[in-house]
Amino acid sequence: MDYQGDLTDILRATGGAVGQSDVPVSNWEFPFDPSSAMGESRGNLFGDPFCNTRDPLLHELNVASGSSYFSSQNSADHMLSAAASVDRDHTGSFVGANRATTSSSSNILAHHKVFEDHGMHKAATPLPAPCNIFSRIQISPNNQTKLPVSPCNSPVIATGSSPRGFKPSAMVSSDIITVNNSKGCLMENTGQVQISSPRNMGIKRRKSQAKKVVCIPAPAAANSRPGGEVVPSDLWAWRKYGQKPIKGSPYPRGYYRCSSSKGCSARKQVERSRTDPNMLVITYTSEHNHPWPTQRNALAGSTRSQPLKSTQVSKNSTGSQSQKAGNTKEEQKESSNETLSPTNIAGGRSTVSASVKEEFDDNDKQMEMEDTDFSEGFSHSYKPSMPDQSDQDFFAELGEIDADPLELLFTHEFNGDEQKESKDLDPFSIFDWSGDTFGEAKKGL
DNA sequence: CGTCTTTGACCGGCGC
DNA sequence: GCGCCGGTCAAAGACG
Repeated sequence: MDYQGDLTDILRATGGAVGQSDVPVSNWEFPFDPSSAMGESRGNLFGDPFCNTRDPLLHELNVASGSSYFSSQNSADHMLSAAASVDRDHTGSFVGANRATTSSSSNILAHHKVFEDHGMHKAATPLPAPCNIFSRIQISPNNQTKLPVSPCNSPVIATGSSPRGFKPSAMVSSDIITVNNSKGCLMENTGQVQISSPRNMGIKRRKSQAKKVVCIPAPAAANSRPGGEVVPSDLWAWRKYGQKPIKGSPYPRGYYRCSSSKGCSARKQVERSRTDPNMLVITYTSEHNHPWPTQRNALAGSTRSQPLKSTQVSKNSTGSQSQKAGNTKEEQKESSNETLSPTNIAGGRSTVSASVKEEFDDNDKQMEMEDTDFSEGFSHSYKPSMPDQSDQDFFAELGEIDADPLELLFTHEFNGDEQKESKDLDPFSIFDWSGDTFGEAKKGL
């Protein structure tokens, strides 16, 4: 398919992604609880089913989860500004605002400068101090709000809920987050995110489903990679089960489901923003009903990306099918991994802006989630492995897992000057996570 | 052997 | 009722 080619190109393309999106957000709540741990606060704040899971991606973005980061004061005004710098700083980004305390935060802070270069700053609206540094987001409960995001590509995460009775598409559209990068580009999330509905489940399923939309710039690093292959991977294993061209968009949408656990219903859709190819829009649906895999993934295919990379060239010249497969695979991998992995976020030469939106078809559900009734669903299941702990603990774990992906990233990035030349295309070898780096880190576990 | 990607077909929702 | 569209299934082939 041609689409693949597009995606691939995009991924490879460097770019600071910038995008603009007009995302109406409704019912945004940012009960900020500085005292609460990052993960916890997230959950509480947004009732984000994913928070508990501590999805790597979310973390990054997040990260803010804390996001919360969106400063509460702003929310009061119906405007939220949040700066989340994904890159190495993602954690740090929140510092100004409501940074959750994390052990890693200190590390991160050191890297702020990264963002400074990004000129962010084309934000149309005045932002709170914290925001100044990173991304800026404006969220208005009503619709049509624009969220200026730091050009830096800092990830911005926003979660919202939509009123009951909204159709998925409607909901989405109503809850829109606009992000624009420093370049002033707006990424439109016109994209209507629709909740995937299994054939059997139909609407019923939709109702209780929560979805999270994440917009991140396509990792520049990935783009810069020579082969465009190495991609950082997140802790979850995703298996692609479909790809469809989307009307109105030149880019196909990929459908992934969690393969870390057989019974896991977590799914995600990855597509490029039709308005800004540099932006990836990832929609998460359902929750993981299992803890993070301690091992990156026992799945055989999880490690394929590496081999493919090396072999891709040869394949391209040879088999049509192989070639096709190779390209797509690469692309797929990248898209999926990029979206989730912190590394990816950091990837864009350092920064990535992302916006995350969580939506509920059913207010009740939302309330349920917000009330911390996590007894159901994966939130609960996660607890054992991801006990509520301070961010520290969390990071500690991450540290083990990722070896501090951030650290790696940072290290690479900042130390990368030297490597830069040699690794022109892959400034951060980190993208090889799927391979050794990641595995090694994991072994520590 | 197990898992992954690819891809055409199928199904259900929605608008006209 | 029909057609469009999006989401998912499942077979085939590939990879480690």
